[in-house]
Amino acid sequence: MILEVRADLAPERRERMRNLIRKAGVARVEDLKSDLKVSVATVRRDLEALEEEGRIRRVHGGAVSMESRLEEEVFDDKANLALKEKRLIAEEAFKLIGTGDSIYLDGGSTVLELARLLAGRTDLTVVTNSLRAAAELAESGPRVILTGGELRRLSQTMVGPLTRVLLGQVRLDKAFMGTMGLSIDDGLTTTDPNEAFTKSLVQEHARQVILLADARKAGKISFARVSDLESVDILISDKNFPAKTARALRKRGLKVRLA
Amino acid sequence: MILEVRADLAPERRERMRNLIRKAGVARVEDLKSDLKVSVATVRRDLEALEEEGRIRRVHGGAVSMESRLEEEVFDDKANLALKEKRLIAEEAFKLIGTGDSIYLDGGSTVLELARLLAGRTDLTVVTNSLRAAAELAESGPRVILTGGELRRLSQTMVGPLTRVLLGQVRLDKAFMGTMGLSIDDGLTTTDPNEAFTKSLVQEHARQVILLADARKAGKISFARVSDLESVDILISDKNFPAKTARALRKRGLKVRLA
DNA sequence: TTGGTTTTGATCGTTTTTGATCGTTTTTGA
DNA sequence: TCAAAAACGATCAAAAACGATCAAAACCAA
Repeated sequence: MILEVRADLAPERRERMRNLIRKAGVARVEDLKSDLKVSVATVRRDLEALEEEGRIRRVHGGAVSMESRLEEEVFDDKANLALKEKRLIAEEAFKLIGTGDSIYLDGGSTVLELARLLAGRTDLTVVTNSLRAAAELAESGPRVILTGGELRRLSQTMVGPLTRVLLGQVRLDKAFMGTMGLSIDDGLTTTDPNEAFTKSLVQEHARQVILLADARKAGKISFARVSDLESVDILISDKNFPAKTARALRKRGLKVRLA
Repeated sequence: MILEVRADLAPERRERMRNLIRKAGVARVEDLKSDLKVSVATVRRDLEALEEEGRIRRVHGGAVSMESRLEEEVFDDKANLALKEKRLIAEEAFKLIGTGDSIYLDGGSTVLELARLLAGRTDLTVVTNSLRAAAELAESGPRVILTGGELRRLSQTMVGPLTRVLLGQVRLDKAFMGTMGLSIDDGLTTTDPNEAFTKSLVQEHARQVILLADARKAGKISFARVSDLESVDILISDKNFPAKTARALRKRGLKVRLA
């Protein structure tokens, strides 16, 4: 029997296996076999060990991770709806960030795309109320400060009056905000009053407020009012944004950029 | 037998070995052999010595560093082997929770097991600084309030002075705490000073402090001091907990339960 | 130098890990 | 519902790693 030179230590290999399963959520035995370059027998033994540790759960054909990830974007249609536009908007927003900036990341899928771009920026301080954004930066990257507050399940954000106290303690150079609705007459609106309260609080604190909103948000009005349009400094949207609305916004002093 | 001129003294070689393992995180015996130009027997003897010093942990085929990953459970499968005990401890702790209680969940894998049991309890309010506990309860279950603060990557918890403000605003019936070390003389200790600060703050605020610690933690002393043993009301551990230590704790007024 | 101690490397029987085989169980799809 | 296919677990043999032991080499003090 010819055994190959062992490439790595058993704990090291299990760690890699663990990460593979955690990142993908699930993994098949055959995939792990070829990824880790070991036999199925070894994969099974490792899976057994990881299950014993409670990190995964074995299922026929492979294993699923027990280490819950905050983000389940895969099944989230809303996030994928205008993904391309959101990426472009995020990239445009990224350009505004300077070295050493202290920035705020709001909840919402567009801002989440921006968070993904920040994984390598160790020079920044990121304040956020979004668990998903935090999860995105949890491995490495900028200094992350979470606002605290009550967890709102739908948006996976921390909201409410408890947030206020912490926000008073930090400096925010730039706040990158999302929104549900953007209307000339009604300003920024969102679904939940607590969420709205937190957003408005942030906008008061930040030196510069940058709104990331794809074109579909234009003209929409949601339930809870966040703020006037005047409290926004820069709006970043995509090419589909209605020109008429853009003009009206510029007239009110907002800078509008269409990525 | 021909031995080469010894290139370096034994302590110097061990120092180099230590650094090699620390830098890579892991190292194979064969690699160390060729790197240090000594026989495998010597490598093994050195590894044995370094393990005795607690700097590394030997595994089949090589060794894993214990230094940069400071005894935390990142690479440490041995610590997580106690999953069964942790589950039992968590179940015991679960019994202490009354209807409508407002409880605090600390970081750490044992407390995380408790969090998993709370998914159905919509009557509770859970305050936590642990992102993993929050993720566990993110789908459904109790009202969740996060403390906020700076994200500590290794433990995935929010720590530091910013936490203080929010803790002052909530009532905590019971705080379920984890720990790295539990010693009669040195009390509760953990690796990170910020983490220790947050823990002690919580313990001051909570009406009742319940410590969840598997037997492994008994007698261990870590870097940063959290509090005296006296600030703990109830300790829940497993059957392997040293009887002598349990007696000493009871003498000091703690209730000790072994699941 | 010399004699004694410590350190090192080689040898060898034992243990651990790994991969292949094979009968059994589970899943899939007609 | 039944049969083929896939996945599984148990078992065994090969290979690598291990620990104990012993002798040679290096070291050290007189």
